Amino acid sequence: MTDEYLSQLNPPQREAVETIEGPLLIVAGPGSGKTRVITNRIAYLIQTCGVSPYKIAALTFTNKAAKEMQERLRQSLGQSALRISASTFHSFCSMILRQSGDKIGLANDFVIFDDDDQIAVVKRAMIECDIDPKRFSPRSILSAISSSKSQLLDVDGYRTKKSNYYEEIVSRVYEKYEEVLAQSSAVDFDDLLMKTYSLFEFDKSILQKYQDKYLYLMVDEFQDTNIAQYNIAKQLSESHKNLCVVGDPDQSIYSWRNADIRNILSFQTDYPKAKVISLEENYRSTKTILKGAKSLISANTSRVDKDLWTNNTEGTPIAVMEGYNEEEEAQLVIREIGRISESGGYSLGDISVMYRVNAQSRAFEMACQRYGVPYQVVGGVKFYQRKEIKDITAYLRLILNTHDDISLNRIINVPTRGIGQRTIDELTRVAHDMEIPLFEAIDKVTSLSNQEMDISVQLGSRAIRALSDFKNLITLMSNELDGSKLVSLIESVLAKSGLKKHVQSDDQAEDRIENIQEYISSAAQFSELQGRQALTSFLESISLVADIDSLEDGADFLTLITLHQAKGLEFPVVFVAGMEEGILPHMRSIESGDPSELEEERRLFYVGMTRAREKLYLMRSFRRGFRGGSGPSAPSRFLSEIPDELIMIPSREQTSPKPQEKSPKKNAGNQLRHMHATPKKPQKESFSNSKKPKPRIRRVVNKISPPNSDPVYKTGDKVKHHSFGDGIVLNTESTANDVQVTVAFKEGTGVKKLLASFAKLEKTDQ
DNA sequence: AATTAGGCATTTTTT
DNA sequence: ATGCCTAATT
Repeated sequence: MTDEYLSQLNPPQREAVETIEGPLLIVAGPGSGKTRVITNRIAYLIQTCGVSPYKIAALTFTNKAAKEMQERLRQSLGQSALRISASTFHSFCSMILRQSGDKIGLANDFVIFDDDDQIAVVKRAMIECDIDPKRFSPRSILSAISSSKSQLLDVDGYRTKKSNYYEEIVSRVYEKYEEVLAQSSAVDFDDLLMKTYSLFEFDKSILQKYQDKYLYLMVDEFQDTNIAQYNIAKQLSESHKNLCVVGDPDQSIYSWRNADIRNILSFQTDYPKAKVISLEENYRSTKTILKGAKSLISANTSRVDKDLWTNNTEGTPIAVMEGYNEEEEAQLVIREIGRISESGGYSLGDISVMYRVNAQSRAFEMACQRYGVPYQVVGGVKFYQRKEIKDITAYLRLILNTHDDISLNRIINVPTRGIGQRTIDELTRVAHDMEIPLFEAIDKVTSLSNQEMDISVQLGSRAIRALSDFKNLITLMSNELDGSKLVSLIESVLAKSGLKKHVQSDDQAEDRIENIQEYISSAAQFSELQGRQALTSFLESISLVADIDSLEDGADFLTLITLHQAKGLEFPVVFVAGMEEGILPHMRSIESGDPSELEEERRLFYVGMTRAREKLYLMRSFRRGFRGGSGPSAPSRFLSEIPDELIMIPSREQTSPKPQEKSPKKNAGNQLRHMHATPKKPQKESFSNSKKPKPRIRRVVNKISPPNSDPVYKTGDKVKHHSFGDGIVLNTESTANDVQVTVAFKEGTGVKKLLASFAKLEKTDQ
């Protein structure tokens, strides 16, 4: 049976699978069966070479990729696949630091600060250094710090390397920044990597422990790793050298996040004996699409040419379509979707719209809503970045760790409780003078007199009272931490803090409440753990998930996604929107004047093109909205880098009668009817003249109920979901035109809230 | 002293 | 169109 899966591989794939000892670089072109090679290689290690699954670690870029790998392995290997460590670098490092971080003075219940928190820390550090946040942008200082950390350059290292005035400023902020993090017992994303690296350097016995644990190491998307990640991989494999990295330099699209393409070169110089295997047969795309992509990418000068080829059919030409503005661009896409799903048998789940910037999703979302096309937006305004979610999270962090000044600052007056800026400033000053966290300062200020503190405090009695109430509130909540379940803790925090009322009175209450419910149901997954443990794990999980992780495949939605997030995915039909100068390539890369930035844009487009299996559409619009106004938009230079003979430009008459057509709904309605996509309520124009604008939400799925075919679910029913598997109904809740069912699934999926009309749950009696 | 309302600049991509 | 800062308001 070993032979069976080996015989399904082409010769280089097979060689990659069978090369298990020593350093190995797999250069995997798009669609070349990379995932297949990785999973087969692991299966080979376990089944043929008798390696224990415990000894294998696979590091991927996203949680989704990790999960997918585990799922595939489970299919070929059974339950033992769960013993393989498959995770992202960040969560892998987080695990190590929680286990052994105390050796370098890190509390094991550290919190992970996200982007917003980091900005807050930078601002605070700047103020403490007497640097005006208006003179230097906190964002750019943060990116300097982050870039430094990604290269394993700590404060001292940076200080000695700094060479100009700006870097002097950064170096001062960097130092304070680290102090604030340490005081808050928090780490940022880059720390997860850098601290793991220094832990290994600092204590070789710990490193050895992990080297012995992970005898076989694999790194996916190697072209997108940064220096820190590469060095950790090197450390871990130092003793056995069983390091297999998989990547494609042409798909390197994260240099702005300090990914360093030089890692691929370094790998070959660091391991001169490394075997290099290229996977060049593409199993995904038509000849036309592949030819177009190859021709495009060959315009990059700094690259090594590959010889990609495919046995697939010629396929249809690449369609280039132009709309008058972004609305029409979206309309064209929707109509084309209607056309091909009717004549080509494609369903919505086969189709994706990809764009450069999240803002572009708007026009498509509106078009989908108008024509009743169910869709999912990946990313956008990120779920865990929404205000209500960040607020409740800040409360939770604070009760777990009262040293967390950043979280305290966020919620000390949310909802408003009479603690204004002046009070906060004074409190900050006291905390700073006494060198204590803000929360402790509140305690001092409210319980001691000025003489007792030998520091004078300028606060009125009203402020003192408000602070005292706040302190009691947080203390009260902290006391619940150990006794109660995570879900009830969160509910209690919502109630006691007044956040619940606050949110309910918001003008977007409905959606915010829905978001909080989703938040609570994701917390329910941690119900086996106790008190602090549960909260720590929950907080960690929400810091490390990306939105891409929530992408449902299998479901029949149109997928709207950024080109960056689309990496690693594939769809039979792909629309790349916004093929214009300034969008793709992005303005910034043009203005920077750095040719390598333009090359990265080209790679990004290359990634987009190569996601398509059968049909590729390149969309552009003649005018594009820009900061309120709108202006003409020139076609992307990338369009001219695709040979004309591969391109077809459909005549406008076929697709769109008139740009200003007032009632396109009817036409499209007819075209789309068979998609089970009846428009949501008679909502039609409401998005344009309602005073309550529809909020942007992460995954907007049109709630369309198929007529009276809903089975009735009740608590305790056993059900089956096509992708989540078996589960038990915990609760049902009727909404306006649907029923929301809360189901606890087995096998790690946890508790989900689903809409009855969409989930297609099957009842499994007994 | 806190809140709120209106004015100003602002948006790349994300673990 | 959204968020942050300043100025008017209670």
